[in-house]
Amino acid sequence: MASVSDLLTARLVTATGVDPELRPATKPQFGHFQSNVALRLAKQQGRKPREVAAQIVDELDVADLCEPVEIAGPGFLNFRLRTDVLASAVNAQLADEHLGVAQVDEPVRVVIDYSSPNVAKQMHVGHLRTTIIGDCFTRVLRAVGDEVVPQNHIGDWGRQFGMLIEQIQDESLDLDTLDLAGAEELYLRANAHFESDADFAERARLRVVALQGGDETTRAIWRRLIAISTAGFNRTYARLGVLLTDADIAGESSYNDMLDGICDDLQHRGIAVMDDGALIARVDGFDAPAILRNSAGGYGYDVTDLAALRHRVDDLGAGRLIYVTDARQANHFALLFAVSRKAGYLPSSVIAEHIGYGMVLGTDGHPFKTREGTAAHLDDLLDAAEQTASPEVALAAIKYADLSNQLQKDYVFDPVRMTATTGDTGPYLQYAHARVSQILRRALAEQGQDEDATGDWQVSVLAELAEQDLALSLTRFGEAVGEVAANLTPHKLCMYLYELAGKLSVFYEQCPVLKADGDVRASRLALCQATKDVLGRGLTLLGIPAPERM
RNA sequence: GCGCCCAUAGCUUAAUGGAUAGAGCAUCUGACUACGGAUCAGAAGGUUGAGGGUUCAACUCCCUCUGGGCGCGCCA
Repeated sequence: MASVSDLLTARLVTATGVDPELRPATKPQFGHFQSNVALRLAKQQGRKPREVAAQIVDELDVADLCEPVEIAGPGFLNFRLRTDVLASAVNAQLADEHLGVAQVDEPVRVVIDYSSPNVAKQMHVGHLRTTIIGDCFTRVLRAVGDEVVPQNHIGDWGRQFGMLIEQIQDESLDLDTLDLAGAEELYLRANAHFESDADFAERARLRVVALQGGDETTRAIWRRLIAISTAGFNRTYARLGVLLTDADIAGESSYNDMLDGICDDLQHRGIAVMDDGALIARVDGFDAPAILRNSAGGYGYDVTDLAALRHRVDDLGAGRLIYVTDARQANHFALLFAVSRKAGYLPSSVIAEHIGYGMVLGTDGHPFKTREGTAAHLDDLLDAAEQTASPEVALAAIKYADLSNQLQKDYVFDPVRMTATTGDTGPYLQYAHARVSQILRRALAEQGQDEDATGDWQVSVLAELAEQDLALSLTRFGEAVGEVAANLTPHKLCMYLYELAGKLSVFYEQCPVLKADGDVRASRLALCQATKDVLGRGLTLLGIPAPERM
């Protein structure tokens, strides 16, 4: 469905011939929308801005949408929607399964790389943001009609498996009794053993060779370690309420067979060259090269990521690639994309974006660590938040805190602040949703209907300013979601929902719903229904549960 | 040394080159015995790190600094 601002924009384009850059009004007295198009045109045409504005108003036909257009200040055009237009916009939104979120004309297949924990280690604080943010992107892009393929690039390959497997053999460990926490302890023992026992270290090295060579006994143990680990990851995913499943797992090991081919290809085409015994690829503008194969003949993450990229473009058919990792890897991904462009692996038709987020800090302002100085387990963070709130509320608190500011900034993991029920927090939004749900529940009960039903009320009266503000805010949901889909900025959706919840509170305060009669009552119930739907959908897009009662 | 990110009210933060830089927390004042007070209204709090420049218009773009964080060839 076309939004009112789309309609208005179209009319302005007709009148002016250029994009009017219609924006929400910055202040209530400026109406609902504003445009500075007259200022820009005046500059180009060497005329007075207000004169240009007056001409635009003359040529503009929007009487069916707006109150008379006002020219203000240096030449701004201010638009105020007619209340009947606002009312039908909300009604259309209520009837729309997408709640006013515009669907893309041509769906893009988007591959999103996120979460990526390491086998035989529990998920820790370093996986919190990538998992939450990536999952939000998956939800939002699906909401606008794109086809999302999540890719969980788990760390299931590397030298650590040599010592892990040797340690299992040494201890005659029964893998049936091992869980992920146990595997992590095993890892610590294996590491200590590796450091202190040269003989063990040598056996571990041989075991790596056996693993790479495809030795069946070794591979079998390796697969068991992966299975144990993914079971552990899935428990954490369930707790976090993220969408990732085993079907999304594409670990580092899955690209092994491609690595030789990529090295040969790039070397033959002169994109990669031997340097000090290593195979490297240099790209203009980068000081350091990508190292495809080290001087010992081993493969590193540069070439693994190249392989993953090719797979995503060629096999998965991606039109857009999104990598969600911490900001420190910005350089790595810039280089990866540059090499891929140069090699032709990444055609210009495919968008590639690295979304780098800031660090999670402790309340001391330093990177979040346990007392022992190790990375805190994700489950411990969840436990900490659940000490001050129920699981659903704690989850809202954590996710909202993570998503509500600019992603590249660091933020402090402070359970007390996050779980606050007042102010700009996840729990406050849940509360607003629960409160408006209660009104609808009672209205349905009074009508003798099942409380899970959806009322068929229509917005017909918007006499009060609080009603108009709420209605206007509701109609902006689509653009808020669209902006997140385009720019990958979840905090815009957070801001929008917080503003909507604020409008609801004012409405709730000033406009009795259940005590009203006739059309006014039905109209207010329709506003409540739309607000509940939008808040609920918006929270869902953030990955936050929206309970009807708290 | 080179490169990237950050700096806005006491604290946490928003702002697509546009009107008086917008919120929340904390502080102060007030409202309604409440369709859920997890509320609402109001006050106070800013030379947007500093200095130049571009522009009709700069928190936003460019340059130079300062302070903080993070990266810089065979780990990921």
